[in-house]
Amino acid sequence: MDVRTLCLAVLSGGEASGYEIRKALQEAPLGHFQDAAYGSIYPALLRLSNEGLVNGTALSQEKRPDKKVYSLTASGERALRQALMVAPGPDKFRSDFLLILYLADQLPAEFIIDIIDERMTEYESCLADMDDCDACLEQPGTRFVHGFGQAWYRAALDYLRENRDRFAAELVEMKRRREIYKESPSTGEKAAPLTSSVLIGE
Amino acid sequence: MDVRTLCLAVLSGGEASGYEIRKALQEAPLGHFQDAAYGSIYPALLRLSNEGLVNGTALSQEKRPDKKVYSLTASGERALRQALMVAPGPDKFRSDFLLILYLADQLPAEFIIDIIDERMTEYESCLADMDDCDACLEQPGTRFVHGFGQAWYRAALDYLRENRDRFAAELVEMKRRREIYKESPSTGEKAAPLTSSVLIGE
DNA sequence: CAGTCATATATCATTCAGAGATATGCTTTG
DNA sequence: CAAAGCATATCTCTGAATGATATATGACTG
Repeated sequence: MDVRTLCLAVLSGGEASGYEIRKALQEAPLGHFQDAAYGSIYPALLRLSNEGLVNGTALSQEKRPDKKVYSLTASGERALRQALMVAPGPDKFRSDFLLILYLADQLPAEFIIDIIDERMTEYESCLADMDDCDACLEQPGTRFVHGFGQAWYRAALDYLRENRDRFAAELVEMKRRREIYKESPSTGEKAAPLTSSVLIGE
Repeated sequence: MDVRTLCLAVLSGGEASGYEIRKALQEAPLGHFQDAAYGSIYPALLRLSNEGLVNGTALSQEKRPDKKVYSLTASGERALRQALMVAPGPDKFRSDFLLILYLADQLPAEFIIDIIDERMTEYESCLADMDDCDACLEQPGTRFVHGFGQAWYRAALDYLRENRDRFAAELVEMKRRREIYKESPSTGEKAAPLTSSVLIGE
């Protein structure tokens, strides 16, 4: 979703400054499936303001830097609804973690186990945080999305827990076999790459 | 992961052209958690070639446009290992689908149900495709990642199946209550926004 | 008392995704 | 049989987005 629509979406929950919009898009629950950087938010708010979709008012604060608080206009609400009423494209999921695991046989087994354990800890604390999120349960929509996230993280954690040990054993076993293969130079050739042509079928 | 490393990762599975790298990053299994566009791949390959991390050889084909086939060099293999041997950052997940559901009470209930049903169908066919992927089971790494993806999609599908009807009922109920609220102008004021200040706590 | 963190806005370089230009052969459809 | 669309193949361009940086202030910490 483009940053302008994201700003409108956050503002539909109440007025906010650019800084607060960024925070809302980083923290739970929105932060789990959307994000935007300052470099996108501030220009987006300026443009939205010029187009009359939001109202911005400067607010001078004591003990804090001044801020510009934006709020949705009627036409902003319409624009938001219009942007949301389109069949959503596929979810985008990017994981360096899975890329590393995918190529695990080219890397030290200890490193692989380490990052799996680390990831399990992260999922655990993430699930713990989600249990505490009361605000997520107020409306049907937030409740549904919250439950979806919990099911999602829970499944990932369970999979890692249930398969970690077997995977580790397989990796060590594979390394061992490769060592043996190297030590018997009967073929006279360099060991064929074990990651043959799985990815690219010619 | 930056596009240059992605190219190296694909090439570690065998030589490939820019077009084939793009395909590998779109199709299963890599496509489920990584992606890159032509606009990034071709410049990346040029730079990798200049740096000596890959070798490119023009290959004129019969019955097809010419292609440039790239293969990893020894220093390219080293660079790949080095790039992968860093603790991976958090996964990035972006979902317009969940954003729409999150703001579901601002949208027509039928639309919401439609996109949920659509998404369930997509997950089903995706899971069916994954069952057929034999190449994914060859090495420990690919097998582990494949199983992870299956668990992930399975959990999402199950959640949608189990909660769809209740969510639909809640949305309709909420709409009904809001209608009643509108029809009794006893307060004399405009209905307070139902999405109060959940997102941004002042 | 220096250093770091949180609040707050804004800009800038780089990077990237998506779309399109270009060319060709194969397959499907009218 | 012809037209249309699809798969192969490379590459460029544009607009959008990220990540880093600049600037300013007060609060907290070692």
